[in-house]
Amino acid sequence: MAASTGASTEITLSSPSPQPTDDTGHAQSSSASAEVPWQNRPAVAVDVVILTVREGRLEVVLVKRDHPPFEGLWSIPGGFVRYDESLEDAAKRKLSEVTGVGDVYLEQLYTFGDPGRDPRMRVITVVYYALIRADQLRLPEEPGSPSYQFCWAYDLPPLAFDHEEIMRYSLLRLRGKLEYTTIGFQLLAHEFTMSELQDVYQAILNRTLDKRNFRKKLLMMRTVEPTSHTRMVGPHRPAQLFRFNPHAAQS
Amino acid sequence: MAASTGASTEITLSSPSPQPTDDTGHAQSSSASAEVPWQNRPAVAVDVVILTVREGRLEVVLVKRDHPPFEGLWSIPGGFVRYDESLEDAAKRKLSEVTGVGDVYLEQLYTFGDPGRDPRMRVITVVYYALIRADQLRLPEEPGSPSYQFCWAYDLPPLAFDHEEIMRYSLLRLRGKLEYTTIGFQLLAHEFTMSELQDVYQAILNRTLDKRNFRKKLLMMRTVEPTSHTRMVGPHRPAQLFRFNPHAAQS
DNA sequence: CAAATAGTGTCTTTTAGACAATATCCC
DNA sequence: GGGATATTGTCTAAAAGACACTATTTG
Repeated sequence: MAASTGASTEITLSSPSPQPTDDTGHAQSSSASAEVPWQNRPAVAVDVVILTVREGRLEVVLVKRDHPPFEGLWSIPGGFVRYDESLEDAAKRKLSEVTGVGDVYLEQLYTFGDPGRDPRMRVITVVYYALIRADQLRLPEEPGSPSYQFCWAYDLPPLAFDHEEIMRYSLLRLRGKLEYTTIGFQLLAHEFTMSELQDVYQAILNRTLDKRNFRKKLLMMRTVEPTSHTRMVGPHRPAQLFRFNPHAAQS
Repeated sequence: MAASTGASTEITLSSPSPQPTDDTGHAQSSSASAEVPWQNRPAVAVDVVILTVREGRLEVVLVKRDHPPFEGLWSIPGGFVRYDESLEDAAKRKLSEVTGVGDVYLEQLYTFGDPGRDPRMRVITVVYYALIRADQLRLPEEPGSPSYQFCWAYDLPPLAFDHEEIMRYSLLRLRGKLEYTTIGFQLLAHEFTMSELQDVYQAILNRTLDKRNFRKKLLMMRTVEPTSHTRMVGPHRPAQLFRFNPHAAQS
């Protein structure tokens, strides 16, 4: 409760960098106000909702809690933000710990910070979500490491903390972005068949789509373009391969 | 740099709430990991982008910085989050300080936290934006209080910190939400004329709209419905008053 | 030729957008 | 009647959605 010991800034209430008093009266910009709470600051974490499409289903990586609170429940992987690390870097670090992959689609979702969301202390968590191709993703399985698991995003077990709310919001955002961005291509290789693309969309939206309308729309929007390759997988007609066209008009 | 003085939590590395070690190995959920950085935690702030429509223009409330860094530049109002206060409550508190109004539309926008965005220390700021009717909004003008000012959102002066980026993103989000939500009604009284509504849309989008198509769309979507009232303001035909219909389908 | 998936076209409905004349009020 | 703003309808183009059959390959 006592005043803190300064730390690595040069906050003073007089020159050379006078700070306006805050908190009761009128404050200036957040990045500038004083009465800096050097102790009793909330902790800042990132959580990363790692999503992939496997076997036609949208799945999320969860980690089992092996201690209280919420021991035994599943939760979204996360960790604290280091002092000198950007939020996105913290999310990438966490992502890399869990998946071994660093260079994937990663987007900030929302920041959850209600007091009491963690019963032990105040934790403000900046949630990111990541999209990774299933073939790039392998979860740690060493003994002693936490147990990770894929779960179908549309039938989740009870989750720890406010992580059910986080998942609801993640899926809402992902479905929304699917309609007016090209986010879906993050879950496919460079070349893909129309069926594979449609499977990704169907997995995310959790409903079937009409094959003809789906192809028509993506081709007319110039979002995808055919390559000169085809692919044979099974005793049936081979499939044309397509690639994403990054210069297409977005909706 | 010295350790802080404990504060109001009960974090230990052993029972009764053992924490998993984090940071190098595999972490559990963010809301649970240890190596709690009791000192050197980033500060957490909220900034509030306060928007209104005045005289047909979308305007934002800015505050002038009267000390370094960025002394003399304008900035978005903000302040630190208290330990026991939700992020939204912190934003409401700041909003109330600046405007005297508490019960308005407020939505979380994005969290900005790059190290170095504030040259003095690590500040992670959760940005909210608020929509307030101009007639509800009066800025403090007492001597000694910071100087606040309305600025046209589409012709801003140079801003402090990363606040120009924050403004760009705010306007992008607001324009986006205008199309698929009823957010625009936050800037009008309970009853309003079509011209008033169109003015709000035009101010936010910063372009003119066709009167006939605008009316047609909002009436067909059942977003607005006529009341039995009219309003006379000038030597010309009186205007029908409409109200927002909260049960309309949200395209 | 059977099985399996790939590929294709039409019609209807809805939505978006361009466009100009009349209505109602006060003075 | 003049000035000012409110109100209204048609036509076209684009997009969304329902719907069923043919094509190509292997074994």
